[in-house]
Amino acid sequence: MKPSVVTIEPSFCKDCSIRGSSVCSALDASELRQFEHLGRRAQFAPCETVFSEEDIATSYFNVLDGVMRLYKLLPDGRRQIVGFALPGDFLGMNISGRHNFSADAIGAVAVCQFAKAPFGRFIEDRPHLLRRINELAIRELSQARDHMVLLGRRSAEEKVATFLLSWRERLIPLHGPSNTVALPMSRQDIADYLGLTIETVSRTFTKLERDGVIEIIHGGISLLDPARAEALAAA
Amino acid sequence: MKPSVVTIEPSFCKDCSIRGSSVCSALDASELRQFEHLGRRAQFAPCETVFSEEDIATSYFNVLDGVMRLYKLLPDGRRQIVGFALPGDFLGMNISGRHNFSADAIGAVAVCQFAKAPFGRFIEDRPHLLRRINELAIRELSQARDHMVLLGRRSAEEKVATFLLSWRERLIPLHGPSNTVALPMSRQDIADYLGLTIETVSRTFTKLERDGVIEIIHGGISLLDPARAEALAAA
DNA sequence: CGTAAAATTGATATTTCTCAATGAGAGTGG
DNA sequence: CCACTCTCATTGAGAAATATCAATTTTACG
Repeated sequence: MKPSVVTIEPSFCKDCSIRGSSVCSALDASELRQFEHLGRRAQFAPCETVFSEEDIATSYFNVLDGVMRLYKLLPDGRRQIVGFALPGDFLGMNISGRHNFSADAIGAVAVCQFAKAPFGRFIEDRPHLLRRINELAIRELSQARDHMVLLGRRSAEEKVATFLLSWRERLIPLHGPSNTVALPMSRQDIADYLGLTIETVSRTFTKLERDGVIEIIHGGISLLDPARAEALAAA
Repeated sequence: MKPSVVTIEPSFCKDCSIRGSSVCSALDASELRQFEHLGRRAQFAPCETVFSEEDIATSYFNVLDGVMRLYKLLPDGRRQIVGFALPGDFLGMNISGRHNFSADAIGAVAVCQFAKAPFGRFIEDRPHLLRRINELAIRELSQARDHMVLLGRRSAEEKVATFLLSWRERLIPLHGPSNTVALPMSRQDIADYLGLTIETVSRTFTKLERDGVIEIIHGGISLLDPARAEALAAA
């Protein structure tokens, strides 16, 4: 793995794939042209770290392409993945001046990176942008609370079924609705997201397949019986 | 339990105990006088529900006094407490227009309640207030992520030790620093917060007491060996 | 093709849960 | 004031879920 923070030649917000989502959706055409000068594109290679917990947060990031894992480590190495970031997700909000989790590229990732200070100045007199950022924070908070319920109160099978369904849901804006669900993250990542071990995740996948709920395919799963999966997830 | 949403005679923000915290800290004296007319005080009896998940969110709440449990229920009744609210905490932010968790008073609770629409208009042209609200949301998000790590990756003993220490920390602004930690919530509440059963919480308390880390006292615990508790929590 | 990493499977251990009984404290009515 | 009762907390014994350890198998990659 080479150090590969490659800056791509500046491109245009108006052509950006995530223009309609993320923070950018709050900006009108003229603002977008100014905004363009704030961000620079960067690429990250698979498994490369984009930022680490406790690092001074000098940038905000808009994910343009690829998937990232967001995680926290305990001193003894146990890992909890607190979320996966997809195109359109906005990262780097904090109050301490430091990131409160680490972020790795899972596959190749492209981001739009904003230096903290100029971005802060840009927001300053644009309350609609601030409102948009607030909206994103509150949405994440709601997701975080849902995930607490999953981690604290659900069985392994419920966790996996819930994960597969909500991951499918998250992929809809990217790939359209489909019962074929791509899983770019490893089994270990899934385990660390669900508060399980890799073995339990693997066994649960196998069980769901035996029961005809899913089919395990290369790089993901196929949802054979969505209704049954929903039932397992709801319980 | 009588229906007891008692509206207290309007009082003054300048005399308010939480004036310096919560959202109010963003307001100057003149704004505070206007703000005064937006909120009305309300009291809730022990165990009374302040709002329920999926209710239309018509108000924001500033906790003035008392402790609330914030929780989500699964269809089969399993409960996950997603947080406890203390004086200064601000509740009711959402994007769907509905609350995404339920909130009960644990003991008697006093709140300052703001109707959604006028509060929204008040924020409209006060970006510094919006910034403050954003700050609170981001702080909560960070706490939520910490709690995910606890729920997903820590043992029962670590969970309890971590809870006691962080609860002590939260009480400092209210009671000052102390090794005597009041626990107004029930063991069941603690269990539902930590993703454990009441029996496991009880056993863990007893173990910590046997080990000389804490002493169980009426309505709380006394932290006898903070250093050992920290060690258990960190691991 | 050969090697390394990732995923699966099996056997066993451990933690935490479940079910059941007991104990302690708070409030009530005789 | 004291027994009574209710709720909450604690304790114990056994069961269940998930983790751990170890061995294959499969997949990815040079």
